[in-house]
Formats: sequence, structure tokens, C-alpha cells
Amino acid sequence: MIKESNFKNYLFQQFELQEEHWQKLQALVKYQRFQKGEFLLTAGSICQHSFFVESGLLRFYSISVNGKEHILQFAPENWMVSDRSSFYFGEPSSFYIDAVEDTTVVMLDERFLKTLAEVNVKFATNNELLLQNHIRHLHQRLHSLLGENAEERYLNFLKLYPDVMQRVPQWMIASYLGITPESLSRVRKKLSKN
Amino acid sequence: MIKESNFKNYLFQQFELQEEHWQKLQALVKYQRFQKGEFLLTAGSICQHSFFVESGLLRFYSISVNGKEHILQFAPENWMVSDRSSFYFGEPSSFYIDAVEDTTVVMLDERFLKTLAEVNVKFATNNELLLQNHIRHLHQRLHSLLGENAEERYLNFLKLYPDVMQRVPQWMIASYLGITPESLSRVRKKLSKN
DNA sequence: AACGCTTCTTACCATAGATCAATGAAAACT
DNA sequence: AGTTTTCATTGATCTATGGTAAGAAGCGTT
Repeated sequence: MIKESNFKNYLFQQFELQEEHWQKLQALVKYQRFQKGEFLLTAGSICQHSFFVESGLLRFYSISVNGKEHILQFAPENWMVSDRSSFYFGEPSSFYIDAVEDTTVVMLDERFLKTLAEVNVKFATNNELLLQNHIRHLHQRLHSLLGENAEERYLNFLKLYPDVMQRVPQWMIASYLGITPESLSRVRKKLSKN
Repeated sequence: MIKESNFKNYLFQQFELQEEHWQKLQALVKYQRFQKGEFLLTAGSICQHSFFVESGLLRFYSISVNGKEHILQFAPENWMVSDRSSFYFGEPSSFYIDAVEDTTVVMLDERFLKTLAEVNVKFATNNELLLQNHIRHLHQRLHSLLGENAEERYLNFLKLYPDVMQRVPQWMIASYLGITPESLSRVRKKLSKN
């Protein structure tokens, strides 16, 4: 059994959820463990869940025609990740989600979200907030890709995900930054000389 | 006076708005003309509106430290554009919106949106749909920037905004694609040889 | 301990795209 | 119509980043 889950804390803090409602919801909450390397979503399938990361680390990425992976997002503890489009529109995803470390996630399906919305007024509002935040984040990312060189993007990354750097292989960070692992290695070397 | 506005059509089609409700809303709808080059939003100010483009063409862009512009989005007729983050969170924007052509927009402020939501159930749902769509679009854009070269991005662009190509100077398209005008010119030259 | 596998680094060369500069064409302004 | 400004194109060169290859360090497995 899970102790006091991060997910519960999250709901209580973000939505001021009541203990009584939590009782009701709990039955709908499914925890699931994924081993390092296991897939939560693959391109072509329809995304049926939002994933809340209890512990561990996920990555959200696409693969381009030449076979290269491009990481759009990392999701460490307490982050949510999902292919919203696929989930919302019910269309096949073009993205992958897999576990970078052994990871425990809370699987949130439509039924859970619907019940949560019924029980908790704040949720609907907050859902919009999550969407707005997501958009803001994507805008920053676009600005960064359009206007900054590899070194600047790397420094940005360190600010945004300070701990992720320690937890994932460098080639994944390179993939997030849109450069090769070799280039990242060179950028880091140059920076270390200061 | 405006004839039968695109905006009205949009509301009727998207939200199945009733004529009687339109009467109520109309008072809150402010049309405004902007001349080519005029600003609707500048970095540092707080975005108070969503802009619906009746006619003309807007661009949404950022400026990076070295002074270069990076266009994140074009908005031709019947598109909406806004700095959602600034609007929603009430924080200073880091983006610019200006008119690429002489443009008439419908200025949608908080009051209008609130009234629309009261009058029309479908609106709340549809608002989420708009957000989800926006996110999907940004994901595609990221994938394109991370995984495709200039030529591929250009071809993508032509598919997405077939008519915009004819209406804006090439250097703006270059700015959207994240390359220089010279490079775009070369890409086009190469493509025209087929 | 020895083996394989993955990751990181470094060196050398290749290339896409940037930068600079010059020209002509088109648009905007008077 | 003439002047000025903005755009697009092209050539020459430069630079950031990519590609390839090899070696070193770490880690798990047997």
C-alpha cells in the first residue's frame, strides 16, 4: 500500500479537496508501476489517461521520419503528462511516453476526471489553469528554439529542470534541446572553463 | 456599419448562438480598425483582449535579446489571437501583436466572454476545445522545429497557411520558420527547380 | 575479474544555415 | 514622376552544429 500519496496531497492543495470526497474518488484511482524503458503511450494508439507521476520520471517525445527522437517534455514527481490532443479528441497519438526511471504513476481516466469535476467545483477552473500554463510553457519553448543558440537553451533548461540534469543521460537532454549529444558535450566543456 | 460580420457567423456556427442572445451581446462587441504596422499588444503590457480577425492579418511574435523577431503565429480572417497567459494570469506579456495588413478586429474583453459564457452553455466546452487545439498546434510546431530542416518546415508552412504566403513579405515567413530571409530565398530557389 | 553495453568525450571533417555586401525590383511617399 | 524605403535575390565567406569514428569511463551481468 502507498503511504500518503503525492497525488492526494496534490488534490488537497490544488483543489482543496475534502476528505469525504477523497474517499469517494479513491476507488477510481489506479496506481501503476512502470519499469525503466516501459511505454505508457506509443504513436498510433489513443491516449486514454492523464498520468500523474507519483515517483520516478517520464518523458514525452516524438520520432521524426529519419528515426530521431525529440523530447518535448520531461515529467518528474508531481508533474502530469498526457497527450491531451489524443485524449481529448480521441484521435491516434503521434507521440510516445515512456519511463526514464522506474516510475509509479496515477492513471487518471475519463471516468475519474468526470467524477472529480462533479465533486469539486474548483477542478473545472483549475483544469483551464493547467491548460493555460501548458500553453505558456510551450510558447517559452518555441521562443527559446527560435531565438537562442544551443548554449543559451542549455542554460535555460538547467533553470527549468534543475534536478532532471542529474537523473537522465545527456543524450536525452540533447534531444530535448534539439542538438546532438556531441554538441551538448562541447557546450558543457566550454561552460566548465568559466 | 459592418454588413453581416464574420464574427457573428463564427458565433452562430461554433456555438449555435441564438439571435436573441446575439442582440444582448452585440452591445459588448467593439470593432476596431488597425492600420498596417499598428500594435495591438506590446511586450510589458497586460493583454486585455482576445482579438478576432474580421478582415486583414495579424502576427504574434517575440523579440529576443539580440533584437530579432520570432513570429509564433499568424492570424488571418476568422482566426483568434491573444496572449492567453497574459490575459488569463494578468501578468505582463512578453509578446507583440501587430497588423501586417490594415485589419479590422473584434475586441473581446473579459466582460464579453463572461456574458457569452452565461448566455451560452456550449461556450465553456468550446473554450476548452480551443485551448486543446492550440496545444496540439504548438506540439506540431515544436516537433517541426526539433526534427525538420528549413526546407521541410517551409513545405509544412505552405500547407498550414496556404494563402498567407501571398500576403506577407518573405522575411516574415523566414522569421516564422526560424531562418534568415536569405536562406528562405535559397530554399525557394532550390524547390522551384523541380 | 571479465565481458558487454551504454554513455560521454574528443578530434577531425562536413554541411546547413548565417552573415555581409551588392544589386535590382517593387512599393510607398512626396 | 521622381525619390526613398522596403524586399528579394545572389555570391562569397564564416560559424555553429552535425556526422563519423575512436577511445575512456561507468555499470550490470555472468
